[in-house]
Amino acid sequence: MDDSFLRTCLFFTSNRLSRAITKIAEEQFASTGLSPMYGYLILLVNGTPGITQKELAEKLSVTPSTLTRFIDKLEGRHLAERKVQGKTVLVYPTEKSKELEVTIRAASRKLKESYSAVLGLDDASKLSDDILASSELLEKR
Amino acid sequence: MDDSFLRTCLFFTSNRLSRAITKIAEEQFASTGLSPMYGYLILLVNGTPGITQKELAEKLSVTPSTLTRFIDKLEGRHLAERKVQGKTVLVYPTEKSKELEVTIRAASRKLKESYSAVLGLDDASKLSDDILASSELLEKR
DNA sequence: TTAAATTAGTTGTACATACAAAATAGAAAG
DNA sequence: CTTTCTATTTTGTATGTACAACTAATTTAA
Repeated sequence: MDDSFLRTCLFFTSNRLSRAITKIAEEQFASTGLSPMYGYLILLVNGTPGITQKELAEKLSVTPSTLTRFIDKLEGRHLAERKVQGKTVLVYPTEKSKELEVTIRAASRKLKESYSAVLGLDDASKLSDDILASSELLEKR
Repeated sequence: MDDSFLRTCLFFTSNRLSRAITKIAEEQFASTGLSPMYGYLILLVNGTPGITQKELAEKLSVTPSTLTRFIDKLEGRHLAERKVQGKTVLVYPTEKSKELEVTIRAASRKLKESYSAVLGLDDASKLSDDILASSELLEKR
C-alpha cells in the first residue's frame, strides 16, 4: 500500500521529530526538575525581569492562554512572580529561579551536546536554522 | 539578554515548526471532520485491512497506549473496527471509513499544496527529508 | 506440563497546548 | 464625560500524547 505520506508529509515528519527531540530534552532537563519548556521560560524571565506575558508568548510562539498556564505553574512553585500593571502582567524572577539558572544552562548545554552527537554539530545547527526559517514563513502566511 | 536558544535549539525550533504545520494541517483537514492524525490513520487502515495496532503505532511513531486511544475514537465513530485475535488486535476499515477516503486524500493534497506554496516545492520536500532522517537517527540513538 | 519470561494491548493519570468566551483595563471617538 | 473599541489576560473546556502499571495471551525453558 502507499504509505509514503509517512515519509513525505511535513506535518508528519515534523511532529515525529518534535516527539523525538522532546523526549531527549526531557531526559537532559530531568536534573532541573522542570520540563524543558519551563526551563527556557525561566531563562527568559531571569534575563528580562518585568517582561510581559504577551512578550513571553510571542518569543516562545505559544498562545497567551498557554502562557498564563505556564506562569501559573511557575508561580505555584515560586519560580516566578506576577506584578499586575493595568491590563498587562509583568513577570519577575525569584531567588529560587535565579538559583536554578545555572542548572538550567547546564541542562541546555547537555541537550545540545546530546543531539549534536547524534546528528553531527553542523548538520544539527543547519537543520535548526532551516526549521526556524520555515516556521517563520508558515506562521506569517 | 541572550535568548539565542529560541533560534538555535532544535527542541525549540522543531516544536515551533510542529505547532505551525499542525495548525495548517488542521485547517486543511477541517473538511474531513477529522484531525490530520486520524485522517492518516484511516488511510493506513484502509490500505492495510487487518493491520495490528502494534504495526500502526510503529508506522506512526506513537506509543501503543496512544494508539489504543486513537482506535477507540475511530471505533466510536464507526471509522474502524477491531477484531481481537489472541493477544493482538487487528484493525479493519468500515464502509464509512472507505467513503471518507476520497475526502481525506483531497485534504492531504491541499495540505501539501498549502505548505509548498509558502516554502517552495523543492525546499519543502527537502526539509521533510532532512527532518525524517534526523528523526530516525534520534529515535535510534 | 507447569512455571517463568516475553509480548500486545488497555487503563489510570498527567501534562502541554489550543480555542473560544469572559473579564478587565485603557484608548479613541462622539 | 460617556460610549465604544481594542488589547491583555484568564477561565472553561477539549485534544493529543506519554508513562507506568496492569491484564491477558503466547512462547520458552525446566
